[in-house]
Amino acid sequence: MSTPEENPRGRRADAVRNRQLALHAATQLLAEPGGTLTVEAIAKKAGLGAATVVRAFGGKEALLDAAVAGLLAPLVERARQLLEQTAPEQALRTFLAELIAFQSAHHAISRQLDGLEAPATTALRQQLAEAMEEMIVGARRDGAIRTDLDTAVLVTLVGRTAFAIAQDQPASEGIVHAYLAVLMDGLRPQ
Amino acid sequence: MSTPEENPRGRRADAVRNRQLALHAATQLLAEPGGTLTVEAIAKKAGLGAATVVRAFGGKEALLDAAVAGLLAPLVERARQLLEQTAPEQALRTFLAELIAFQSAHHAISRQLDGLEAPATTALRQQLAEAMEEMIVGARRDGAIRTDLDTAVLVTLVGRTAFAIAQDQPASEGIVHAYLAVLMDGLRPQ
DNA sequence: AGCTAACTGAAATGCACGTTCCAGTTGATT
DNA sequence: AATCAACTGGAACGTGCATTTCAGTTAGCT
Repeated sequence: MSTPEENPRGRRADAVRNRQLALHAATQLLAEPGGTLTVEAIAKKAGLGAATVVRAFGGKEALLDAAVAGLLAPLVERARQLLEQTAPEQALRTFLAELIAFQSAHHAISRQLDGLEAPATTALRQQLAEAMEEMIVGARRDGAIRTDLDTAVLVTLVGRTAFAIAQDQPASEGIVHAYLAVLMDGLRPQ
Repeated sequence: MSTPEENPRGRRADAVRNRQLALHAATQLLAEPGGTLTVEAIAKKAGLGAATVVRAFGGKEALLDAAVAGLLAPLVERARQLLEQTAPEQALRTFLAELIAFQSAHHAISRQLDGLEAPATTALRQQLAEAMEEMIVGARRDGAIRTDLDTAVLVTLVGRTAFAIAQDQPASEGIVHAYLAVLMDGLRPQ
């Protein structure tokens, strides 16, 4: 449906189907808190042999990269949508809440992305950072955000702390609300 | 010098010495960014065999627990000192800056503490949380902190975000300064 | 000094993985 | 229907790790 290299040419139909089964299984496991993200677990969930799962992507890393990228892409889309439809400050607040909810639901992601060679994921994270930077720049233009702190630093700050809040399992409404309140108030011109 | 169970009785002198060598080596490795925290690496650094290192503590987990606890204890001490000597709000701000510097210097700790059964460390983290709660409660009493958010939630919020900022490697002065500015301003009554 | 239980560390063991092999199966093409 | 390259998955393999074994060493006691 969306990934571009789904059927690179001359691939047999069963191979394509199995590739998607593996991807789907990996994606599901990313959402499970105690999920064992081993190749074997993924294969079992997909109803395939471990070898097939590995081969479909050329390695475990590539599979996880694809799975995470599949999850991240809609998030980037959403950020851009908010940028178009909403005032920057409100967009930032809304997006942060959704970002935390997302990370909280897929908290296995962070652990996996630690030392991973993941081109697709890295690119998407870059895009996410850029969207957040746009929000911050826009909000600052509206006078909603303090000007005594560097934009790039603020992007890092917001990204990292939002991530940290999502580590709370499950991210309770209380902590998310408190975070957004403290952060947004702290970001305002004093 | 400080750990209570250094020489539990009837232990041979070389065993006691080796135990401390292992602990010291593990502590050093905790501060190295790319440090391989394997038993073998610790043993090599200590100039011992791997078996000796493991046996001295009854397992790798216990060794890491002891090493991390040794690092955390002075931090708890410092928090209490600040509570006695400084006004709560200032104590909180100072302590957070030091906490971030500490975590940044020993960022291997977090990774190790993930799924670790670590009684000593857990107890110290609890004490750290209690000290921070005292700071927050005190600052609130002084009218320096908003009252519309639950104290326990604020402790979690502050702890998690401080931790997140320390993940920046190396934690630049810029981000630490921005974090403290945004956080402390956000915490103030609006 | 001599004795012995405590201690040591190189090597063996066990375990959890990801990856690769290969004999068998299956989709596609004629 | 026949052919065969693509594909499959159970089993073998390689790696990186913590832990245990055991023959040798040493601290501490007499």
